[in-house]
Amino acid sequence: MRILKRKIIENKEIKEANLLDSAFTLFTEKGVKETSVQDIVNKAGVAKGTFYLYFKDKYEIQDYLIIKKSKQLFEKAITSLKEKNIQDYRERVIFIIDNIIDEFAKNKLLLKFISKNLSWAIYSDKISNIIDDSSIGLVDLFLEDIKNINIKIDNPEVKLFMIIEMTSSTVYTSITSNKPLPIEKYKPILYEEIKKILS
Amino acid sequence: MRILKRKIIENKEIKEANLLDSAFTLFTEKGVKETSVQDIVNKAGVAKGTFYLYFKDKYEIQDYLIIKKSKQLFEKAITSLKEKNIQDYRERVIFIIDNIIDEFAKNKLLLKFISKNLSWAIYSDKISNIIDDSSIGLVDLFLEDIKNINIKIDNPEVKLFMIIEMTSSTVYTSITSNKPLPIEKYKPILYEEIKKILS
Amino acid sequence: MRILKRKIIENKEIKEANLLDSAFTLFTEKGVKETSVQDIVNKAGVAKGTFYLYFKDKYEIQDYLIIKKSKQLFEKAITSLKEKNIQDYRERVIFIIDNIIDEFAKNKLLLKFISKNLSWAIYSDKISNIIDDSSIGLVDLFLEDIKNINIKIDNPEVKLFMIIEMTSSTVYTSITSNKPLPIEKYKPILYEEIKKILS
Amino acid sequence: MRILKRKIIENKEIKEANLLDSAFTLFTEKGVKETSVQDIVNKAGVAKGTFYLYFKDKYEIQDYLIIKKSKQLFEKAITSLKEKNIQDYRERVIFIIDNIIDEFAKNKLLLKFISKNLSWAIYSDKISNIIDDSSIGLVDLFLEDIKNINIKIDNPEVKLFMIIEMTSSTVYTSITSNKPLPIEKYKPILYEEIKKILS
DNA sequence: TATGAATGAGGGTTCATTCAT
DNA sequence: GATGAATGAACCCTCATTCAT
Repeated sequence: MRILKRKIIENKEIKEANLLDSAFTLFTEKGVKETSVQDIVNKAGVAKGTFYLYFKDKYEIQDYLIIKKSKQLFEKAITSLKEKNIQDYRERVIFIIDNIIDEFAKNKLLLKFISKNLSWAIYSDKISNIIDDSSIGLVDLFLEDIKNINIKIDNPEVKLFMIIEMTSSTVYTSITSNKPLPIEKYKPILYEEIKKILS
Repeated sequence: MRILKRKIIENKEIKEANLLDSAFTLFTEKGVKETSVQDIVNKAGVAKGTFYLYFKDKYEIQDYLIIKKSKQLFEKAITSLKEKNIQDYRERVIFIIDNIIDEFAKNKLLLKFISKNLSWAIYSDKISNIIDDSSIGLVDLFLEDIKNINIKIDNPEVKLFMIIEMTSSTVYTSITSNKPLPIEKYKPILYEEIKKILS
Repeated sequence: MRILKRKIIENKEIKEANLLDSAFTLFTEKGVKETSVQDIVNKAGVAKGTFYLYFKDKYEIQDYLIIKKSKQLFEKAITSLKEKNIQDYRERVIFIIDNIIDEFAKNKLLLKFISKNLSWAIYSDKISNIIDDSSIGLVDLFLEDIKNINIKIDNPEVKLFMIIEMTSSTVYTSITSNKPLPIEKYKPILYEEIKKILS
Repeated sequence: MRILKRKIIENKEIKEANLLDSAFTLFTEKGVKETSVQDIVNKAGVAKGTFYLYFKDKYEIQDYLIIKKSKQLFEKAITSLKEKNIQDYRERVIFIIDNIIDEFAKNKLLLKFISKNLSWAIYSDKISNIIDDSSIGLVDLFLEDIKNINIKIDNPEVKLFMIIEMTSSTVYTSITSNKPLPIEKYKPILYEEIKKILS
């Protein structure tokens, strides 16, 4: 009996994951507005009504996905960071940002889907509700770094927020339209300014 | 005859202005997506078909409005600047930004409508097509300022772009949700960083 | 469960028949062009969107109806033919035509709706797709008749086509405007010519 | 003064001819339904309102054109006939029909525009109202031929009507879709039947 | 749970026609 | 006569959401 229930629960999770995957593929391929609920359920192989058993509407699934994908990006970057042995806290921040920019440069569809909402994803209150989360994010990592050094930085959280906003909006334009500079030329300028902010 | 024609042309301009005003009011009150062409023409007191004599679709009127309103903001700020006698080029940039932020703080609906598209409005190629423009913008003003001083700045255009992006995205969050700080507390920190970038 | 499903399917068929009936009534009463999809769904008592679950557009329902009604006409005539004992293949063709002409004379709205498309309905490739059909049509009946007699006719199919076209276009004018003669006076002349063609 | 008035009248005629030419070109290029009044006036280089000074609506101009073009076809064929010296009245009818079929085969757009309305154009009461006409048509020519020979034909007008209807509907299908036979193979069969009808 | 038929408001757009100029 | 801006009904169609099964 308990096994049957577990199966049902697993089945539910599979269906939900299925819907999320389908939605993500379609959102990045054709855009959120251009993707209908019908498209999503077709791809997922479930009935239209089923969608509404799992999500309130199309935008709930979008929010969920933005947060999930953003988190994955940071997690991957932080994992890479731990393999290196970078001491300087500024270099550590830049390493993570560089890592994520490279990911975006490789996957422009992901960039288009997330970028404009990156900081929202990081700071959203929804994050805890939606995703069962135990991993450390960029913000916590940075604040801990700051605590561990002697240099005093005013308003470290605000500074980090500024860095994230500036980075995500300018990098978006740089990657998608090479303006004001192509990403590889823009990077050194960006990192220079980040260092200034963190000094 | 010529007078009659003039009347017709004036009439057309009045109607166009009417549609733009109505659209702007509705866009800021309920959002672009939630506003239908029907809503706009109802408010403007014209027939639905008339809308399509002036604009291709809802999004053309949106673009037009974003650019127009952005331009007005900068013009007002630049006019104010000219009344003061600020010499330092960094202070001049900050004066303009401060001016615009205050405007946004007073008019949050305008902020919501424009902010996310501010840099697009500034750099859009559409600007010249849509709006008959003879006035100077922030970019030109800044570049001229730079030319007139001896200090050499690397990539001034890129720096300005970074400032605009960082400002508009962080200020948006600050004004609409007081995060990471309320706008009055955030301002000095922001201006400090802008000065660093311009040094 | 199976019974429930059957109910749904029956329900669907009722709704489709409902839409077809409503469309047919409106098409014959006011004409196809003057009938809107809105009119059809109003009469059928379903929502607009429902229409598009069953038909691609107004013209698909029109095609469907023309073929369906034409087929019914021929079927009825052929059924009558079988009750008689007419041996001569020419008389058999004329019997069917006469039968259909009488039907048209009684129902001028049907005539207006179908007549101009009668041969299209007979020869259309769509016939097999749209209507699940096992009954024999005029063409097959005639060709079989021809096979069963010794007299050799050149190009029997072409001759039949000529008869159908000549009949439907002249009968249309005769019934709707009594030109060049009222239908009862025209019939003998027409049948005389048909016999000549078939000899 | 009188000269000025004539100029105005000529101007009107030029404008009307202009509208007719434009409409005919568009009707045959894209079809009547697909041609808007706007299209016609654009091509004619006049204002939309001007159209309604000359024609009640799009369908009046269509009727006018069908009749005009049909008349031209018959006139041309009859002129050709007069250059030959064909004595047999049946051959004379067939000569004219052959002439017109060839014209249609060369100009399929014209065929599509006229064919379905050929007999309407011949017998329409509108003909005298719309077109100032002094020339002889097929009907009159044929009836005169009949009078001049000794052989008695029953209902000659009816027979001619049948020939025209049968010809125009079958030829249309033959030329546009090679069914039931390509036009060159179909012609001899058709002419054989016409001869039978006229005997 | 899961289904998918049904809904119906709303989308953008076209266009014949009118009428003030 | 000539204009063309304005009208607004009608067009077809989409789609998020509901609900009986």
